[in-house]
Amino acid sequence: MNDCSFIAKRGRLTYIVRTMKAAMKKRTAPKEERQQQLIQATIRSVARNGLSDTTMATVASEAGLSQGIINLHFQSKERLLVETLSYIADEYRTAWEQALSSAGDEPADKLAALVSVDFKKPVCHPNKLAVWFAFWGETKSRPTYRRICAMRDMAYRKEMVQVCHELIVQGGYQDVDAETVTACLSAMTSGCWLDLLTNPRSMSRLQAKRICMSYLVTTFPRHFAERSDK
Amino acid sequence: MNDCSFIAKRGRLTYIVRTMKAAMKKRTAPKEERQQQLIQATIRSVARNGLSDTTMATVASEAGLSQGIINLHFQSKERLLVETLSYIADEYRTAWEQALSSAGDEPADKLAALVSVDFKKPVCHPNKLAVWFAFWGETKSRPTYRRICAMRDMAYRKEMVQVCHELIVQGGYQDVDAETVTACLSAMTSGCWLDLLTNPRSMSRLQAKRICMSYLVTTFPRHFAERSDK
Amino acid sequence: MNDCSFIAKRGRLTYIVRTMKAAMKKRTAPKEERQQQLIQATIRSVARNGLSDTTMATVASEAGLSQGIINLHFQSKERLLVETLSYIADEYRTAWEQALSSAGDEPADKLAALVSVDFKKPVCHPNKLAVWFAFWGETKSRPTYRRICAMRDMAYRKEMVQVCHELIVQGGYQDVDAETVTACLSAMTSGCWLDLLTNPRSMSRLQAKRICMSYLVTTFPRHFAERSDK
Amino acid sequence: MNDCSFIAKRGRLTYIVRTMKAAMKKRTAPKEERQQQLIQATIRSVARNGLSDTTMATVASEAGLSQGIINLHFQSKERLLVETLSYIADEYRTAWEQALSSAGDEPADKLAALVSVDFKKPVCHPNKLAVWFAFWGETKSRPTYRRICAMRDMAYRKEMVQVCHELIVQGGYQDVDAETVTACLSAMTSGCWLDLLTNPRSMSRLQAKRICMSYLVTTFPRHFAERSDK
DNA sequence: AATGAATGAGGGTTCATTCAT
DNA sequence: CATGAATGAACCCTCATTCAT
Repeated sequence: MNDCSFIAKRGRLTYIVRTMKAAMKKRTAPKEERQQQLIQATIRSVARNGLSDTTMATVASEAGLSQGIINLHFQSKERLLVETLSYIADEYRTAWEQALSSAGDEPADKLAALVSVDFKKPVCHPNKLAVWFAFWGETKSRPTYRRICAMRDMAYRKEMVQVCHELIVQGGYQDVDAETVTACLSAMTSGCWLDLLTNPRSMSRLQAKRICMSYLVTTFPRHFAERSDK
Repeated sequence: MNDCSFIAKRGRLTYIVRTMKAAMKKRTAPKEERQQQLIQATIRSVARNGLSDTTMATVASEAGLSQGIINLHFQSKERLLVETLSYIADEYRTAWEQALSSAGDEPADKLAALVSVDFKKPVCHPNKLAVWFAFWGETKSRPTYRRICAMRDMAYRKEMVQVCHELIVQGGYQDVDAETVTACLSAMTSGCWLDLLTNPRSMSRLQAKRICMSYLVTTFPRHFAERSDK
Repeated sequence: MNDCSFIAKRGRLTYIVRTMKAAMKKRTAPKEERQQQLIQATIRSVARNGLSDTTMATVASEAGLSQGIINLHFQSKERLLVETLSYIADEYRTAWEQALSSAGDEPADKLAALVSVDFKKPVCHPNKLAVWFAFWGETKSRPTYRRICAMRDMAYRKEMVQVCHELIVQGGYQDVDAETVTACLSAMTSGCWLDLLTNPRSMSRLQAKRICMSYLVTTFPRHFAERSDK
Repeated sequence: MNDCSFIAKRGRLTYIVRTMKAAMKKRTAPKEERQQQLIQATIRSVARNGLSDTTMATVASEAGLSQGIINLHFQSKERLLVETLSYIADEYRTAWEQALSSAGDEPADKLAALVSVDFKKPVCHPNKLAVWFAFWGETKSRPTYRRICAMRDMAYRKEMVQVCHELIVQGGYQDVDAETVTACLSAMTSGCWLDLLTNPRSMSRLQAKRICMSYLVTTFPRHFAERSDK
């Protein structure tokens, strides 16, 4: 009986100790966790300082870790940056794939979902936008960056063309071209992102979405006319 | 006495020599010309190497001049960059102002001219796009850059809103909103620029313009329907 | 009660497992053996990478062990290096002492044995030469290294002077000075080592020995004339 | 008259000013001069701190110049080191070539000159020896160093073989082999250098030379017997 | 006893800026 | 005006050492 109480107490103690340790910041962490932590710190640093003022030191300090840690986990600064870009590209892809799969079967709903996800939080966080543009800015001189960006783009567009095509067939929009709509829409998206980045005062995520939706309204009037919501 | 005459002669000689040297290099407004030369070199360097790999050395060598020259004319690297950004912003503004003034009085023509100029050479040269994105990439952490970009944008949009408004009134497009169209159109422009930058293979200036024009066709059908040209 | 027996069993099991693991790696004197292992790894690493590119990591990996192991056994890198130098100095001494003791009583034989051992495998292995020269190279700035080297030298020379003296007396080489011969001979030895190190292609251990023996032939003709062998 | 005194004063002043400037260490110097200065500083630093503790900082401070100067003139530390090794190799070669050319035509004199120069100041300065051994110590892992050392060696030996051959022919030393003598002699030289490096207390340049000369006495008795001098 | 993640001082190198020429 | 040698702060990276496990 007292054994039980002891165990109970012991369990409680263990719990407390574990909590304390966690609070003291684990000195050692699973490899992948540390890498994630550093990628997140990189995103914050790029957003805060810009890519050209992001140094090993700013990232490490943003992560609350020591100088050498990045080379320990990523070998070089360049690899950290590539990994960071890859991370947000993956995140982006995952986001619209999920949005798509939970949008139902109606092509119009799918299209709306695709546009929607571009202006929702995880993907459209100011920091993420800053990172995208930071890398786009170096794209011309860094084939590696370009490749990653291009891949993200291609997958996204391919899907959107598909969805547009379905919608065109279904809705009988004979004189609308799926490729063109996709080009317009994805250009508008990144254009709006630029606005969100440079004029955060006069542009909000909601407004940005409305702008893109307005395009859908004019293009597919019978499917988007009344829905100004969401 | 003869001493004096000698000195006079000597001063004269020095002057002549100096003048000849100057003539061999340039003739007028040396100061501003040099600055222009350096700004052009900066544009090329940013396009070639990226902003973070653009150093005083890369710019100087791109200009075929010596190390210290930039500090001599711009005091600091930061100022050179700001001047460069200002330069392409001014160039951009001048370009659409000219386009507008030679477009005639028809609002539709003016709008077409505005879109057109965004995808014509001086403004839409690959190097210029690279520079724009390079600076946009640093925008979040550099208020100065943001301010310059924002001003360029505002003037352009103000004008476009005006033109759209005229067109709406003239064409009786009651359910079209000038602000929204402007937002769509200018977002599409920068979005297409991004494509030109990152996928130069699969996107051309001509295509980009067509994409934007397609938007005008759907939005103002009675004014842009038949003109797929130019 | 059964709890206790379980714990006992468990303790026993742990012990067995641990013992088995130990047995799979080593059996006795773990401490000294580990140190030896690390010293051997150091020798290989210095030979392969040079002293200035020998790091705790190269040594540990050469030993097939983990990072922290060296500090565990040697406290510091400096101590590892000193122990390594001491080790090859000891090995050297042991080698010629053994050679001497198995050479018989004839001074000429002893002298030949001393020369011989300098060019035989354990002592004259390429790796060992590399290590000697690596440390000699740092000798001027590291009194500790110098001291160890000097001691090795002194003992060796003292013995050789002794042997030479015997030979001079025995052979009646009145105009030969034991000290000088020793100086010549030991200089030639290290000089030949240098050649073995830097021109391994054009110099072999056998040649090196012949060169040194040729000196003995000219110096002590009546004792070394006919023996070109071994 | 007062003019004269003025001129005198002025001359004096000029002199003082020039001296002061020189004392303030010329900010700018001919390229080759700076490189020489840095090579000399490297030699001192390697001698003082050893090769593995010679850093850009120790060299720069030894030269009384700033951190960045070495990369300005040598691009990298590695190149500075190679250049330094090349320098002392060249110096060595020049030294014995000069010694040879001022030694007259007698082979014995030439041989004596060759041995002599190895133990005279510019070449046999403690710092130079330290540098030689520092590089020899890294020879096994650095092909570049090895190549430079090997070339120095080859030229020297080739010459010595030649001289020995002349002497053998001239003196009728039929049973002496030029190659062997050269091998012995040059081994003894570097062996003595090692002694000078590690036991500066018990070995002097003069003694070292005597040791080598003693070898010549035994090998070429009819030419070197009486000359213990120089 | 052994591991290997983490640290942080210090290494080589770059580069904006200064300044004598 | 223009040059380019020189500076030195700050960068990225390495590595001896520590320490929780």
